[in-house]
Amino acid sequence: MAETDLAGRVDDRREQLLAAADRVVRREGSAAAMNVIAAEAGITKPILYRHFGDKGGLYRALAERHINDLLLRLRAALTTRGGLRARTRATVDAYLASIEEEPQVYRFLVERAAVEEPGVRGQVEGFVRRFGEELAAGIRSEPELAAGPAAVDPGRAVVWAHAIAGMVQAAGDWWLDHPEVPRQSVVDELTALLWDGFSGTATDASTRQGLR
Amino acid sequence: MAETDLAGRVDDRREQLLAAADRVVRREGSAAAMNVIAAEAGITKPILYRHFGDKGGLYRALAERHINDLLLRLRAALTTRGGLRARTRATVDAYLASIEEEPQVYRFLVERAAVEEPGVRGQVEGFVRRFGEELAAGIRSEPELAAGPAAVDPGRAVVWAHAIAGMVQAAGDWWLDHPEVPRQSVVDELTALLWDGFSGTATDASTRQGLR
DNA sequence: ACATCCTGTTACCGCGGGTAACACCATGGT
DNA sequence: ACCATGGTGTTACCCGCGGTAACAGGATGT
Repeated sequence: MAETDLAGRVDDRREQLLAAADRVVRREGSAAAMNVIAAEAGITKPILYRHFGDKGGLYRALAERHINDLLLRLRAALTTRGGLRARTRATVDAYLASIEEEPQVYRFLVERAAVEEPGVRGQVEGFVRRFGEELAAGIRSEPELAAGPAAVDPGRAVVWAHAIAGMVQAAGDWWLDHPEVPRQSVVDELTALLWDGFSGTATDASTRQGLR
Repeated sequence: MAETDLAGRVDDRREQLLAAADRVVRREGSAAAMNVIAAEAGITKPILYRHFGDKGGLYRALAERHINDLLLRLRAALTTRGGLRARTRATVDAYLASIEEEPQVYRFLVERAAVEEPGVRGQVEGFVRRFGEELAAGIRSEPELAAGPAAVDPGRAVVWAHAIAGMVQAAGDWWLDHPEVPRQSVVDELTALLWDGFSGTATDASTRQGLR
């Protein structure tokens, strides 16, 4: 009981500090200094360091929270009722909607993922990587892809998953700089590409002169 | 004549400094300090700053050179003789081969692209973005996609281009951490995804129960 | 009363980006 | 011969930021 109280208080504190960091990051971008974050929380640096160890720790905690929020939305979209194509479309749309709602947070995630710890290999687990792992799980448990005699190869699943994660991320990143393009159309193009690939367009368009 | 001499000498100097920076970056990663780069070139900091303005300038110049090398290889692959599928495959392979040969350089490009200037919007022109622009030009001038009655929409072309750029980049990034996977198979998977998309697998695998 | 543990502070270190000020040496015009 | 110009090069410094040491209450339990 006392333990839960204590843990509760500590977690409240962490949450409160993270909230301050979040405000600063939204306001000033991912280059926010620990100084400023501490001031925003009404305290000074050492307290931040006591709670999060170092700047990486704070940023990791903050990123973790936002990534989890995002993954929740993506999971929800991945498991909606409907055919695979509809779920694909819903997932892409959920991703783009998320980054549209909070572009600052998205920027933070992407920029942090690249820098984090340039030396540590295999431990980085950046943002897109997490997204990819999630998709891999989704693909593996996808009835329309994982079942049947020509089931998708496990190796294929993981490569595809990370490829798709990067594809959606890059397209979304580009889209944030081109707000004149409606989200719907980006979603449509991406879904079309994921579903039919080039062959859907190429074979429609030109004569089948020795393709494949 | 005197001008060309002068320009030639200045460019030599720049090249020489960039070469030093390149060595350091390959040796120590993208977190290399200006101090160290200057020492590697046998000089001190202010000279670097005179030539490149600030650290961003140096890194941008260095990235520019490597990006150009990479784009040359990609352009070559994009324009080889053969069907669209073969060229798609060649381009993906060229990209993966490049990052396999010099992963340090690749890391530098990716990490720099994300950090560069977090404040400047629309000017960033990161590495993947450049790759995407290149692909967009390739797609637009692609006879099997751009010609015919169902020619690929210009908007579709640009979205696809950046999507594909991100897809290949992310898959390559993942692959660098999984060297046990042969390059061939990554290329195969990516080409398959780009060419047929899910429908190639899904419709083969499971019954067509209400897809599309 | 005292030990403990949390919260909080001020003041500092070290590193790295960036700059000021100055010194040297070639060129070349008058 | 003289000095302006413009490049190369230096030392020495500033400052911002990540990170830490040391110290000062103020609760709480025994």
